Amino acid sequence: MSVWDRPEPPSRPVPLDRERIVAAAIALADEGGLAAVSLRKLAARLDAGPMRLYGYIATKEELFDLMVDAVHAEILPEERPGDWREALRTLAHRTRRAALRHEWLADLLGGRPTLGPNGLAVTEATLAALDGLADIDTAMRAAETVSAYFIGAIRREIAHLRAERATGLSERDWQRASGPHITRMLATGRFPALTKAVYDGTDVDAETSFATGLDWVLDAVAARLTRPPE
Amino acid sequence: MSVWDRPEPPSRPVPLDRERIVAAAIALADEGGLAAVSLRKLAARLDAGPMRLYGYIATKEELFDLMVDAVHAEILPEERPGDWREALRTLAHRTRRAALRHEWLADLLGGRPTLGPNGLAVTEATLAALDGLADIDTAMRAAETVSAYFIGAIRREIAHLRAERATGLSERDWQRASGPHITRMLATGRFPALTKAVYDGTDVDAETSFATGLDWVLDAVAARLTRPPE
DNA sequence: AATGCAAAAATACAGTGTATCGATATGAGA
DNA sequence: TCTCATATCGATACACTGTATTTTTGCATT
Repeated sequence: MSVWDRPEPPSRPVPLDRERIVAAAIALADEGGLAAVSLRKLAARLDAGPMRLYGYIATKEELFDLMVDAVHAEILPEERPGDWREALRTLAHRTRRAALRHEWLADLLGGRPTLGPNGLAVTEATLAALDGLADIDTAMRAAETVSAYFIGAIRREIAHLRAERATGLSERDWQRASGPHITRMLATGRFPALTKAVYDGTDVDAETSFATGLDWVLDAVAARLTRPPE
Repeated sequence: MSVWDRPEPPSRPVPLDRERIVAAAIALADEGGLAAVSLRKLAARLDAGPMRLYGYIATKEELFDLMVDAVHAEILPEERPGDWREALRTLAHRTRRAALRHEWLADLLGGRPTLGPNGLAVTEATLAALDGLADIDTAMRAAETVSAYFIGAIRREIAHLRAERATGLSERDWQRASGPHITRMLATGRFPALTKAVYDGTDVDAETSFATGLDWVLDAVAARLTRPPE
């Protein structure tokens, strides 16, 4: 054995911290979905044994929480936008785009309360945007309603997107996308309104549809913000 | 050995079908959450070997789809209610109540397109309620917006409920619920609006909050239904 | 240089979804 | 009624999971 092919010395333990761990976990999830995040694979990426991670995170669920919080840092806009409506719209769209970058986010969104610093900062930004425009209770209701909408909308969109991808790229919405199954179902005549919608509906791109629904919800919120602040 | 303690004869294979399997899976999930649904445990409940299930379902994901579709049968109301608003409200509330009966539903809601017969029937009922009140595209947008709202709202509510349960029953919303962590965070002064909301906000019960947000969204929908049908 | 200690690695365990293969029971044909 | 083919079911197996426990290691201090 020459000096050239001397085996790598056993790599000195790389210093670890939550940030590095979470970043690696996010990378893993981006590549292969949440299911690809196993503590063994994650540790391997960090040149560590699996058990080493337990010095930094207590459980896998906690790791997921940290991942979500890390993405919330991407969601938070750098400068505060003009009016409340713009602020809320921006937050919603940024969340959506984050979910398109990190599809696994859709699996976690709304699944657990977001109590990390960045998650709280997003909530803070939402409530701050509404501050002074209505009493606190109305503001909270508004924040919750808007975020309920975009959590649901994002989950639906990602679910849809995955289904399309799984059945092979299908241009038309999902009639022939989901294969003969759907068409057969519709052919039974038990779903007339749905059938009409599928065949006669214009399919708009996901972003527009998201934005439209969001605008409706924001309109609804606007209608309650007329009351003066307490 | 007397006739009395003769061992049970090897139980003849109980006839199986998807319905029985799904019912057992739902029972299991109701008791211990989605995580408690393993093919081994499920098979054991049905006096069968694990592999036997694969004659009826292709994969565990498919089992989950079937479970969701079965619950959609509970969601579908028996008689069609009066106007569109009542119809949509009823569907939302029935979905919520189903999720309170079957908390695991919150984990699955919106996670995959609902293409089963009962899921389709629910979509059909939604669209049918809007039929004739607007053009198809508006109706679809309305249906999607409303269901996005309640999917998100239900997920948040269940997540919140679980968090409360985990930290021990805490009456006050989540300030001291999440233990010292939250209070410490709020004490940093980095979240003034949030702090005010937590301390000065009235905490309303979950059902009311769900209903209120839903009404806002329904108002927004109503504002778009003025246009005559195509 | 020896010793104590903290940190990391190895091992272990109980469980998972699912592929493969061997036994077995059932129905058909002779 | 007996034999054989076939479909069904169970057992076994595999690669992996999250995590508890035990063993080894390397470093700092005496």
